[in-house]
Amino acid sequence: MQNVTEMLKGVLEGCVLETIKHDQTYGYEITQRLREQGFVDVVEGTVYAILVRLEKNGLVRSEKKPSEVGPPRKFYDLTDAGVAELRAFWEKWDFLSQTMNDLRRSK
Amino acid sequence: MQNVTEMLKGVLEGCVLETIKHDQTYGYEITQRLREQGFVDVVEGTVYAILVRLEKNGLVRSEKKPSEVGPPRKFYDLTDAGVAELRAFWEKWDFLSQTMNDLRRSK
DNA sequence: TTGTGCTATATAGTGTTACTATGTACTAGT
DNA sequence: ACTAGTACATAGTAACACTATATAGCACAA
Repeated sequence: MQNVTEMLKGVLEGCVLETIKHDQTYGYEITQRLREQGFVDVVEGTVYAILVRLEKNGLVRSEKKPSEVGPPRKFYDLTDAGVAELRAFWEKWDFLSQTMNDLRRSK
Repeated sequence: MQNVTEMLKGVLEGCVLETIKHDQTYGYEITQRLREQGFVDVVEGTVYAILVRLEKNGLVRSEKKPSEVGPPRKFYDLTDAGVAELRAFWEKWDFLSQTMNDLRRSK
């Protein structure tokens, strides 16, 4: 699928939150998972920037743990605010989905 | 529905194309229709900016016609490139929809 | 010991987009 | 004159994903 970049705005952040909700994980792995899911063009730099923003906004908290195969990993969890934000995110997504569907099928 | 602004990026342009595809129309009316559809916060300025961009990129063409209730209207039609772009837009949207759905349901 | 490859985090700078705010102008009714 | 509805236009802003680049740990091979 070519260039969906613009459509990802406001969406990718929610995807990262959803991925963290599944289980405690770290930036590099989040990137891999998103790529497996279908967001094949997502790169580390993009995800790290989102994680910094999420932590700054109090939606996630991090914890550094050593790794046996490379440098230490920063594992992330959702905060209560993060859980609420994720719920709000899916509400917005559902609204958008529904509205787009209506538009497409109208007359 | 509160602030879906970021999610509209890359989406609103497609909505404008779709609206024009339905029938030849002009900026002010496009804005009204989008608001009726559910995009209640969309304002004229946003739509005009998109129309300028679309025309500059050769996706629409315009034609000025007098109005009986105000200043002249600029009516828009899709070009062949615009039709192709709209089709590509819906393909991207379907891909995104599907991928988001998968992500949401994958443990 | 040098090099390559994979793992892992970080960030400065860029381009695209929707939004804000504001201005202009035509018509009709009071 | 004044107001309200219609109609177009654009300079400036904020938010976001992306590009490019840097650093660093580990393992294995040349």
